Amino acid sequence: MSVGDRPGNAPEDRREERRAALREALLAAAERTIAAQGLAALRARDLAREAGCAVGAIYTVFPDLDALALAVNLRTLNLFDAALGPAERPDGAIDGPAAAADELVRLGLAYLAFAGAHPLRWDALFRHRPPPGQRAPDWYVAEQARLFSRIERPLAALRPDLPEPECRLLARSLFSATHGIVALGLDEQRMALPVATLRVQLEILVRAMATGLTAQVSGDCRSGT
Amino acid sequence: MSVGDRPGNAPEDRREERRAALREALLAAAERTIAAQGLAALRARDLAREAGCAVGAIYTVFPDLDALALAVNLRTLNLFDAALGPAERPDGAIDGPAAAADELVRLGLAYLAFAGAHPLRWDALFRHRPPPGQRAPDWYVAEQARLFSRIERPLAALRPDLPEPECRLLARSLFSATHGIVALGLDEQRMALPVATLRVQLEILVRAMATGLTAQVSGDCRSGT
DNA sequence: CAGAGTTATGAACGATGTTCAGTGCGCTGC
DNA sequence: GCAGCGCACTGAACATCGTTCATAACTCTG
Repeated sequence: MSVGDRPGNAPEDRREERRAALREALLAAAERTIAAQGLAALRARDLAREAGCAVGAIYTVFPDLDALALAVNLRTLNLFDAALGPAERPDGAIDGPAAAADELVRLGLAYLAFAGAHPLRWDALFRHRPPPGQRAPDWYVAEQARLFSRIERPLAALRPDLPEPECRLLARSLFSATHGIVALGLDEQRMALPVATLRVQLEILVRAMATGLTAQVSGDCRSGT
Repeated sequence: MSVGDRPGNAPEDRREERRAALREALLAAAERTIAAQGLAALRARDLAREAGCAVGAIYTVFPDLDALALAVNLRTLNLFDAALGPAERPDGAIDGPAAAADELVRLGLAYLAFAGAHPLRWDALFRHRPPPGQRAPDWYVAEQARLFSRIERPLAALRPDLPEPECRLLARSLFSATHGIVALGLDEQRMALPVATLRVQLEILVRAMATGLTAQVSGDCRSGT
């Protein structure tokens, strides 16, 4: 149990190791807290007690509690990404508009299922606001973009006529619409719908959007501003 | 300028008058603060200073700051209701599916316009959470229901086959989807789309939903579960 | 093993919402 | 008109936050 029993472990490595262990302990404690009591329950003193360190130690591995919440949110995003299954379907590309619509519905239902299974964690994803003037880190928006690309693939199959920028934009809007249905539908203070009811609503509307979008392909959209 | 110059003014009336004046001053100050700096800037001490009273006086007319925020939110809802124009169109009922879709698009664009014109006020509507375990007041959900009924009318015209409960439910989900597009689209931390771009996206998707919903009227929805 | 350098500690600071004993004011009865 | 009473307002005080920093404890070097 001596300090330097492993050869090649420079002192600075061991320091980094301790830092990483503390970081992990804090992250785990924060994750438990958010999952069990929500983002608002994330308090420095409780966190330090749970992680077995002093309050000041938190600020040696995270600039502030916002960064810690952001780190938890990244884990939530990864969790959701895993819940969606492998990015590429084994059978390759999506063959037709019907399959594309089915895939969009599948993604929407998976989103709803995840939000229903981890309500507080998922709530933290959108409730958390960085301090004013501060931008979200690059790795965070990159992770977001990775998830959006899951929508872009079936959408491109649904609307092969769309140029790529428009497709990316529409994919994001499609996500936003789905998010709205899930977020307000699960919101206890606003709609508080049962998940089963919400599933039906979500499928109805996502399928309606898919159908309606294919109908617009013939360029009959008379709303050209 | 004597105290009791108006006959019939009982002392308890004057007390109530003073309370109402204080309430109004606080509400106005809170409204200014939220409109200019957002819900997070609502602080008891600043509020008292702006309204010209002591901090403790706030708690003689509002149970807590949450109630004050809720009162501001009610005003915002009323403001939005007014921005939507008269509830009943002068020409009476909506005649066909095309007019119904147009009305849904109009409502969605009005929602976006309002959110864009009063971003912080509108943000406060959804960011504000009552303390856990506390339900939203009845007058608040009633005001919400009044707004939802604006969607139910064109939706009923679009889908006359739907029973009233399903129509109410679908109207709420339609609102949720629209809200998602607007909320995430305007969110500086997530999408931060220009309002003009967002207008196009919103119209595309609302029209798609309207088209898709009419297509589902023939009962070909193969996802009956 | 002594000393230098680094890291963790937790009391302290400033800001927050909320409370409450004290104060001042207005109304009431003479 | 005035004494006395009761209520409402005051603002200092309290509890609880996030965050900081002087100090203690510890680790590695020579």
